[in-house]
Amino acid sequence: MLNRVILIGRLTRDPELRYTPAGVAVTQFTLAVDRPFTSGGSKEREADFINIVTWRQLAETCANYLRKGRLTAVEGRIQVRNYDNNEGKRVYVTEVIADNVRFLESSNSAGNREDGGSNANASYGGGGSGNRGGGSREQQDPFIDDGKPIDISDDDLPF
Amino acid sequence: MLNRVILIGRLTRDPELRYTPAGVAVTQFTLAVDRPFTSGGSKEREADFINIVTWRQLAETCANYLRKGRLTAVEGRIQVRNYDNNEGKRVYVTEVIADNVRFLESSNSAGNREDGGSNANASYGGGGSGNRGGGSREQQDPFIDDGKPIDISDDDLPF
Amino acid sequence: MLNRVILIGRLTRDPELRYTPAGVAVTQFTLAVDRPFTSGGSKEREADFINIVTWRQLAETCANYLRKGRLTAVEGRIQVRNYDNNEGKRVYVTEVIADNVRFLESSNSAGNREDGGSNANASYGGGGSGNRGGGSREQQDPFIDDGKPIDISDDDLPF
Amino acid sequence: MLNRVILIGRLTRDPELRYTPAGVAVTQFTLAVDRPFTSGGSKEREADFINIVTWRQLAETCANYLRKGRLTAVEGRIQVRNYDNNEGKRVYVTEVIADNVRFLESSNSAGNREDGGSNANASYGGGGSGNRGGGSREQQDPFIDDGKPIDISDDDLPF
DNA sequence: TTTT
DNA sequence: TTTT
Repeated sequence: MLNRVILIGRLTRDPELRYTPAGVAVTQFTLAVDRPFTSGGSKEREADFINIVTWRQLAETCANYLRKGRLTAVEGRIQVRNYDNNEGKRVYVTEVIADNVRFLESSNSAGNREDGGSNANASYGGGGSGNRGGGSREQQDPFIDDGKPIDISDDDLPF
Repeated sequence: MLNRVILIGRLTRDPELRYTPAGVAVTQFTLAVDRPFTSGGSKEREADFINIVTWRQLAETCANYLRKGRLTAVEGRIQVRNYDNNEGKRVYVTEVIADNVRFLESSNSAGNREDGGSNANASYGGGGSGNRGGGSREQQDPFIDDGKPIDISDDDLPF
Repeated sequence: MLNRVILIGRLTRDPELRYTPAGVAVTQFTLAVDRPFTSGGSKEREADFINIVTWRQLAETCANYLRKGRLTAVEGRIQVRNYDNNEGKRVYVTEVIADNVRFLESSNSAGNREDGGSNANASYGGGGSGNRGGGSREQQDPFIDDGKPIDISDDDLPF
Repeated sequence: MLNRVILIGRLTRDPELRYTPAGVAVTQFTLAVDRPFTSGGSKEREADFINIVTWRQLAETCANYLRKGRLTAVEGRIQVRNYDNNEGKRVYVTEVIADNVRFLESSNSAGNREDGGSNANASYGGGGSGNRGGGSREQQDPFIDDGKPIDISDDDLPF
């Protein structure tokens, strides 16, 4: 009924842009989000690594402007999908389907640390089922990149 | 750096309360959250099933007052933990660690539909690592309920 | 750059639907949101009275289904506008422009307390610059409703 | 019942730190948050100027590290308070009481644009009823800073 | 498999 | 394994 997520973190690697057979752009990346505490007596602050999926125009903007290490804000919804793996076991995948992404560091920043948080608007890319593997209940793992376009029919895209 | 989730949905079953060896209360339940669209030509609206973890005082309040089917609002943060399963394969688990839970239907509601959204405050239970299986990086699956108290040391609790 | 609000509270009165001269529907209501604490030694829990504005299709759905007292979830953005009052003094008005409203109590609920949180979807009404005031406790209405259509040109509508 | 705000914007001026008669630190600042659209045919993107209030430890951290122009993320709740002005008219003030502030640009950034989004943690300052006004565009300050400590009794502090 |  |  209501499902809203807001994250600020850094990309663990460059985003990956792919296209569905129907030609719809999908970009995925992982955000490292530091936890608000240090646990277990360890000095090092831990992070959660959260998978983000964007669709369509927003996917292409993210692929163009985001890079590994960039500080980024993401707004979206949690999606849980599942698929049966090659051993016939059901696997659950949780992702954040982003509909708003804010670039908190501009292109010449992050890497060489020369800029301070300019901002490229990437809003309004629409939601998406986030599954690049088929129907929504039982799917292939979209994260296995086999080089082929991901197999998803237009019917699976919720927009 | 910032990690905030707000959900409204219904419990798929009664919450489960357990205790760590150190005596810390942990309650878990799953929220069914309807998606904002119908996909794939199917008429039936789909839902995401999202695992929620609460700790301490909030855990006990949830165990006392929440029941299967109840409409509930949850505020918290996304946490991703992993553990190696019995085949030595790394499994990733994503949960929402709740720090605020709102009961949108009171006790005599939901089941027999007699009330209108009264509200029991369950705020401020503190966060938690959400792992009931050991250290934070490599853990046992906390969702396997073996009847034994979950093995987590006090050091793993971030509060 | 990012502006997100999520509220759960009860309507202080029935929503008011009006139309701009260009025929765009605008609905306004006030949400009473209990504070998470009791202050000043007083036993009574205080509330914040927050003005909500909805536009277009969402405005009409809200006008049709929301009523005084209903428990409601609102998602939107904070907007601050200003105008000069009749004494030539600048007045600031803060509102939440909602783009998603969830009815947490169905029609036969709330008033007579007979139901438990059924849910009418009212998502996707778009944002808007909005106006008029609110109906909270001892609040004077900065935009007195004089029966005339509200004066806002199409240029003021951000969509 | 639930009241959550997340904002990303830039400070319109340096934050102002003051103390209640009881010695509690309060810091206020205004965040300029760009709207997600351009309205009225105007090319210039508009912004909302939103007053932020922080208390206690968080207030002091904000006063120490935030400066005019800095890109900042704020998490908190909307609070509406009112007072009678010198003409005996009731005035309503809406503020965001922050409980989490993230510095998205480090000290040597923003002004001279040399850094990229380092991050000083300022979490956990608690809520508060707050007061004073803001520093937005043409805004008169409802709580003129007369150099005297602000008059708020301990009873008004909700913690 | 992880970012600063 | 799922709720209404």
